[in-house]
Amino acid sequence: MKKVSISDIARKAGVSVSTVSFVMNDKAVKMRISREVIEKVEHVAREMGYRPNQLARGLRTGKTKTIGLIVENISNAFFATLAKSIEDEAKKYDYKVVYCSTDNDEEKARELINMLSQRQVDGYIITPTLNLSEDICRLQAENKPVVLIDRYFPQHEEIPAVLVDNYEGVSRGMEYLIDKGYRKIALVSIETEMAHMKDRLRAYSDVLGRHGLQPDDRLVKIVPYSSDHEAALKEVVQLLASAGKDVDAVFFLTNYLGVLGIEAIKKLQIKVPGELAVLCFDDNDIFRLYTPTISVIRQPVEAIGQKAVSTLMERLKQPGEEPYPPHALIRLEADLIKRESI
Amino acid sequence: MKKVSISDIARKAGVSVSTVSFVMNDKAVKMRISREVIEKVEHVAREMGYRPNQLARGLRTGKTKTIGLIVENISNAFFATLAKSIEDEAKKYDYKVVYCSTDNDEEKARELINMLSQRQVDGYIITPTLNLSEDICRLQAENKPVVLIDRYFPQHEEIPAVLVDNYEGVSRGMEYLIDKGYRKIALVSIETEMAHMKDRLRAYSDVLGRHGLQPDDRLVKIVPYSSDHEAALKEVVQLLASAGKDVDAVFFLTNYLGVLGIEAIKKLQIKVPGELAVLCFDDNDIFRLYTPTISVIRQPVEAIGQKAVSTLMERLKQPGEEPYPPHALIRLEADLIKRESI
DNA sequence: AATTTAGGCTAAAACGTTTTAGTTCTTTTC
DNA sequence: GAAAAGAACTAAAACGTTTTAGCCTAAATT
Repeated sequence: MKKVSISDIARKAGVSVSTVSFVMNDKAVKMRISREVIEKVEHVAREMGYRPNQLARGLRTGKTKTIGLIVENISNAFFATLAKSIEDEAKKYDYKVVYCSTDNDEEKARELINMLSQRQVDGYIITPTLNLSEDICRLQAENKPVVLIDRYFPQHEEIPAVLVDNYEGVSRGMEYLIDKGYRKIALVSIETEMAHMKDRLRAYSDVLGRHGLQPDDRLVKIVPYSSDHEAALKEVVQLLASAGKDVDAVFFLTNYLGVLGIEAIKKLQIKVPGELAVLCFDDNDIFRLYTPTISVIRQPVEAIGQKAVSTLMERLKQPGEEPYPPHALIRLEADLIKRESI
Repeated sequence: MKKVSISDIARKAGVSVSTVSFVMNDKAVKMRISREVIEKVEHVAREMGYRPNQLARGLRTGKTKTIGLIVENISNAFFATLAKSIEDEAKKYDYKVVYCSTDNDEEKARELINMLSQRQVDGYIITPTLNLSEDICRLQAENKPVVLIDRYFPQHEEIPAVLVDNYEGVSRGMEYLIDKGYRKIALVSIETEMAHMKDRLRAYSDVLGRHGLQPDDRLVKIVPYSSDHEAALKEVVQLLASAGKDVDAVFFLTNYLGVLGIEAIKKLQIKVPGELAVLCFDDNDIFRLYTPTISVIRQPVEAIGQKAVSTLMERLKQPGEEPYPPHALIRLEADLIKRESI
């Protein structure tokens, strides 16, 4: 059984292809198609189960009503939630989302952009990797709007980005730890050159400094990105081995690192918060349910997704070469969720 | 800056559109295009940054090299992992994946199928909702292959499905609990008419029966699908309130329910496994890290994804109306992961 | 009565590819 | 020396839409 096309309907209804098209696109009235013909066509179309071919439509109109979403890894809770919120929000504008994961690989990211561009998506929401700014600028030059999420390029203020206020979030967490009397605060971050993580790191140092505390290199662990689970775990275990003595608190800078941290703490049988206070950037079911429950700086994931979509939609509506607003960076506030771990 | 098309290249290289097409599709040799022209065209194409328009290509060839993936909810860990494994596997065959979530809503699922069909995906991998079999059969009739995952339609053996052996998995879990001496085993499931959950329930009863134990209705809690977090939690709390007396073990039939269960156990301060043994169908970071660690029946998520893709690819290769193999149901074995909770 | 306007439709081009069937030379073959 | 074969390309149709420009008839206006 073959798909039915607009001309099948035209033939069966005894009208022209154009007429059918007008009816299907609610332009029948404007095009002065008579009531009878409209009804006839609608009836035949329903009867034959007609569904317009979006490829053809997209080819003709240049619009696919699709946005390309590139995240780091769709199987990560943070990105999965973000993706869902973007999918839901896009639906409200009658847009479909095509997702893919970069696995934080620059080359793969480039390939994905290519692939989405070949598929003629109307716009992009991208969690960028390093060195992707050129490719992204090229998209903008082709008049395909892009909104970055979670990360951004500080040297490219013209590329809009929606993200949590990383500096402010970590600052708030640090202030809280210090306020509670902790002084030997360890930090676990992930190796990356990207600005959002640098902002988090900078906040850590700045707050320490502001309180007259010296950042101590031995308290800062940067886990290599490519290390496997076991290796990464080992690093964290090593850092926390002296908990209670040289370390009295630890701040994990991502969701993934926090989970790793819990594993290490469990392994070392560290008492939390007795021997070690724990704080993590990014929430996760596990932090809510672990014993003790883990305090977190929570990103407004849904809000990020929504804002990213609405920003993109605005750009998509812009008829021609309207000038982009210069203040393209949107930072949303993070919440400090106080739980038992500190 | 406009996109460059095949005819831009043709013009610039001083050849015909067909020649360019042949070169771009590696048919140049077969079509006896001279070495010089091939090089010329390739050079111009590279220089102009040509990227074939997949809409046009798809329209012409009828193949989009895209598969549509419909899951229940992409933000759920199980589906997110499954989606990632499908994406990765599809990539090996040079196929792209378009995902969407049904939220377990029949109507939404239908809409999604429609949308994917309009976008001319070549095949589908679907986590079906209830009453979707007709729509799926329609796809098959249109010669669009479908593979179900996680769930299936028992009355439609002709629709291929890849899923864990639910009956066997739950049986294995139950045997383990009974073997360990537990007799008052509670069950928490989610309300649904779908066969995969019925299989799990049936295994529970059958194993009890096989050991001369009477299934006790008061020990079985079926959480309504639509209930919110709080309401669902309340239900589980109520069931487990008598832990240590009327209940000595509990088997959660899904990932989500297990997480809910942990929350209830935490709230009630039940000692696990002292007062209550706990087992869950489906693994999750949380089960590995909670104290005590929770034993699970683990689904082979990656294998399901891979098998689903390879099954689909086989159908996609089939030239015409080859008869479908009748044994379309593929059940993969689940593992019992023994941890501290039992 | 001649022109305009309106009503109700349709023809055909265009979007960017792929692919079939040629076309035009040149070289072999008998 | 005519026919066949080969080499190197190209023209044009087709995929399924949307949309512009028009056609034809009937009614309204001058």
